[in-house]
Amino acid sequence: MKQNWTYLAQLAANEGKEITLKGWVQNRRDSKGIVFIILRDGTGFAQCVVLEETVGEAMFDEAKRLSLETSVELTGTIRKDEKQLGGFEVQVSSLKVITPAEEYPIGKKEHGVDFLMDRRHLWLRSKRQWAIMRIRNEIIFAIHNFFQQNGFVQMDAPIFTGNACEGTSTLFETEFFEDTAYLSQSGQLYGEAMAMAMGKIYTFGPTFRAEKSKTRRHLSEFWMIEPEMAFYDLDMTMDLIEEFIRFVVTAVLKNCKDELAVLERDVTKLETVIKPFPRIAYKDAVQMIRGEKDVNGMNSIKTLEGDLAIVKNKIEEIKTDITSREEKIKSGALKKGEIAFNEQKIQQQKAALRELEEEERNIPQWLESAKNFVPGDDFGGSDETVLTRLFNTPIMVYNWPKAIKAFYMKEADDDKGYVRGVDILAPEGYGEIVGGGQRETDMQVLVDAIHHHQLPMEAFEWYLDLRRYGSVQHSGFGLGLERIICWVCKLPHVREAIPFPRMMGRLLP
RNA sequence: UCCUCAGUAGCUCAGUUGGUUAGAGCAUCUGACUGUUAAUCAGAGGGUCCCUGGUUCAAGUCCAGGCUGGGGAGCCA
Repeated sequence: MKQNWTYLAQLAANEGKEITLKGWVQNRRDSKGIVFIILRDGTGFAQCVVLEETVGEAMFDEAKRLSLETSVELTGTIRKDEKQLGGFEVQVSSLKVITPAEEYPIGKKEHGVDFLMDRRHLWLRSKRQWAIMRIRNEIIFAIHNFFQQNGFVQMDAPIFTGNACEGTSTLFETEFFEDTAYLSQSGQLYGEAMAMAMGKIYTFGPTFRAEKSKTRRHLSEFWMIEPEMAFYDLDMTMDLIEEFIRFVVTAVLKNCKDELAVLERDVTKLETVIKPFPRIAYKDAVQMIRGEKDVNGMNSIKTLEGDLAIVKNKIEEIKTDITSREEKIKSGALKKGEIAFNEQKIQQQKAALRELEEEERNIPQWLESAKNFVPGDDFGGSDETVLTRLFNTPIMVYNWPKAIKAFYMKEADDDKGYVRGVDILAPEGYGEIVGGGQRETDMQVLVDAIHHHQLPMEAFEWYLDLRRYGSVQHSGFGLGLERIICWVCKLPHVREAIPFPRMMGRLLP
């Protein structure tokens, strides 16, 4: 392939040289005789400086009138400049418009979620989305790397499935010739079959859930990775999960420094993954949530009460700040610029206030829910937050009550009524990112479980074959890709973790 | 399904107890400025106040119903 231009990612390697770049005008500022173009080409961003005395009047006028998102080709010399994101800027010697852009709908100021979601195809061009999508790519690559390096075989599970494996309420129904088919909500059972053929496998594919959930953690279509390992027990699986998460996060920390900087992610929070992940039995976790058991001198109830006090203080501080700014504006002693500055601050403070007030309403409910947690119940979103608040690494909660977990989970030999499942909970309120465990191997126990869960036996005949022909101990886990992206990037909502989110009321673009 | 908040200019938002011609910043256009980082400064244009009905001399503002969206619960990765 003959390529006659350079990518912005290669600026450092070409310092001092004259190169040609192709890209889009992300932003433009001008002053007399000088125009600054922020060029984006997908690999990075760079400020390109156009001087009238260098390029001449005609080309300068064209540069001055460039509309946002116009595609351009320009030639210039690379110069070091510590102030820039990549550390370099380009002194432009000539510039050519490829195609001018109409007035670009996404402005430089803040926008509402609905407006941006309607323009997701353009929103993806913005710096923040660029950073997220690059980190998504890095995570996907790291996941494949990890499994490939460890002898796993990638497999694709079917997306059309003929049976609803864990109840029909959360499945999308569709036509499959004369039959009804459901869109896959998990490839696990197929993964188990493949593990009996290949030893260690992992699936990597889309998953569909028809839950009518409207929260920051849910998508109708998301990507899931489901490894399955023959001969593994729960402890080996927990070792593997820990190593896996450490590998993925470390890869992002190493290869996505610019992206994390764009997101203003506090990387020290991610660096803690090098520490061992605490492994907590469900029974102990319940005591921690209820405040009956301290963790490293921290008590869940007291910590939460402390958090509430902090939130209340912050609310008061912000209210005082807003009032004093409003009074300053009313007093008439400020210049126009100062008024604009204060009004902008007030808007920011009000947005912060809305979030804090939401927390102020939530925390007392979390406290109630934590104090009154009934042993045997599944964790709610707030219980996960309460528990993970006591740690600064991901934690693993294992041995869950049998009643709340899927039929294929293996009961613990030394802990009747509890199954060898594990949930990995991410810190900073992100909750469950991985769920897995050891599978039941005994034919009869499995048949009884299928009856007990009132599932259609005929749909599981093929699955029971896996126990008929050389059944072995095996385990696996499932990882929600967008959830881990969310945590690594510290996103407020999963919808930013996938290029084109599909969720209730959102099918376009 | 339930709880809760919101819908005003292209965008983000103000709009006091119901009261004259509905405002600001950004964006757009015109002009100024040779180092800007969401540049700044001066000026101009830009409105179906989500929809329907009601109360009233008078509704962006109050009431009822609906639509759309945000956040949360349940459910889940």
